[in-house]
Formats: sequence, C-alpha cells, structure tokens
Amino acid sequence: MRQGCDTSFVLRKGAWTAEEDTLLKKCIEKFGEGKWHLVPHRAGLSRCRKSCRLRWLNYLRPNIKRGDFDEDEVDLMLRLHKLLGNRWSLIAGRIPGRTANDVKNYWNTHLRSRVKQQKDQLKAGEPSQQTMGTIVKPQPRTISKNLNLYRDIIAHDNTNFIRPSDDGNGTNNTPSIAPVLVSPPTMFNDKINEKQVDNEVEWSFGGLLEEGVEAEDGQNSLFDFPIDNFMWDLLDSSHL
DNA sequence: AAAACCTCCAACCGCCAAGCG
DNA sequence: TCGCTTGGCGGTTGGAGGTTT
Repeated sequence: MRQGCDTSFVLRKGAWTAEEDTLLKKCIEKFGEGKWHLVPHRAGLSRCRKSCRLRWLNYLRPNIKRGDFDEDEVDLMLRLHKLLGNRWSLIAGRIPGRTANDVKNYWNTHLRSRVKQQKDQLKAGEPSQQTMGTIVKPQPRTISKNLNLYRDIIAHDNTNFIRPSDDGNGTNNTPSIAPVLVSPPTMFNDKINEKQVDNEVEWSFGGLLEEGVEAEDGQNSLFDFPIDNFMWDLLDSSHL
C-alpha cells in the first residue's frame, strides 16, 4: 500500500516557488478542489498529491487570513480547545480564514505554555481567569427555520458563518455582528440530534457525553463553554 | 561582527477512515 | 469481506529569520 508520497520518480520537496504556486492555483481554478492524485499531473508539478493539497489548503486558498491572531480569535481558540482538545481542523473550522495548520502552530508556539501554566496554577489552588466562565446548562432549544438569522448562512469549507442579510431596502436584518458563529447546529455536526416539526427545527445535544469524549482538561462537559451563551443571546436577540 | 541560541511556521510524515471494486 | 486508493488529520521537523551574547 502506498501511504505517503510516491517516490518512484523524483519529486520536489521543500519550499514552494512562486511558479509552482501559480501552476497549482491555475489547476485548482480550472478543475476545482479534489481529485488530488490528479493534481500534480494536471498542474505539471513534480510534487506529490499531499504536498499539493497542503499547499492549497494552508496557503493558496482564497480568503485565508494571514498575520497575527486577534484577541477574539485567541479567546475563541482557547475555548474551543478546552472543549475539543487538539482537533485542529474542527477548531479552525470555527475561526473564519484560519487553517488547521495556523491554529496548531499558534497553539504550539503561543498558547500551549500559557495553558499549561494556568493548569499548574489551578493544581496549586489558584483559580485562573480561564476557568471562571459561566457554566451553561443544557437546554433544549427550538429555532425557527424562517429565522432571518439563518437566511444567509454561507458555506466556508466546514465552517458555517453568517453575514448580514439585506432585505432589499439596504436594511440589515441581522444583528450587527458578522461574520458570526452559528454553531449550535453545526459545531458538533455529528453529535446534534435534529428533529424537524413543520417549520420548526429542534436541536438537542448529547453525543459527546455518552461517547466519553473529554475536554482536554478532563472535564467531561459539553456545556462548560461560554461561547454558547453568546450564541444563544444572539439567537434570542433576533426576535424569535 | 560573528557565533550561538531561540522562535516561528511551512512542509513533511505516518496513521486512520471512508469509499470503491 | 477484503484489499487498495484516496482524502484528511495531528504530530513532528527543518530551516529561515530574529535576538542575544
């Protein structure tokens, strides 16, 4: 079985040149993403499929946000990591414009030591700010599919985020926070039980606890996650 | 000025799961 | 059911650039 890159002929490794980037970009623009095994041949590149895919996903793809993470992004990353552990692709899927590699690198270089320090403090009996978040109790929620808030959900890879919708009169129908997470139905997309009744759709949470998935800090709680507060506030403020 | 050390991030590696014949 | 291919993921590494001595 061939698992890694095919080494039966000479493949280029290391840093990508501008010329290679151009070739890859043109290829993806022409044929679309996917079928990565065909990409090196189509693009005329001496790179393996994985290398092409990674280069596209981490660097060439449109809408990739570069530069420092801002405070909100870091905060969100910390919360998501607390919940999901090292599932970088899931975390990145919740931070628009950031790739899993970006998130992983940022975590490893900036946050890992910080979090470790906080844990040590916690063990020593000093409550850190990070652990003072409000525990959100699980509540079944019913959200109308007619809700304007969901009207403009756009797909961004695995990320669903919304942008302000326009009613045609130039009026913004959504709260003035955009792009914004609409994570309740999507964040744990395989863990959410969705029940549709007429135009209402009811989500209930459940999978994580039963399946024994633990937050990295060992707290087996899906709801120790203040971002939900924010999301529910957002939904409540949209005149349900 | 230059050597040593450190930081950061792009890229690679190996593994796993899904899909398919 | 089995074996192979492919896509995708997280962990790790190499090296460029920056900082310190």
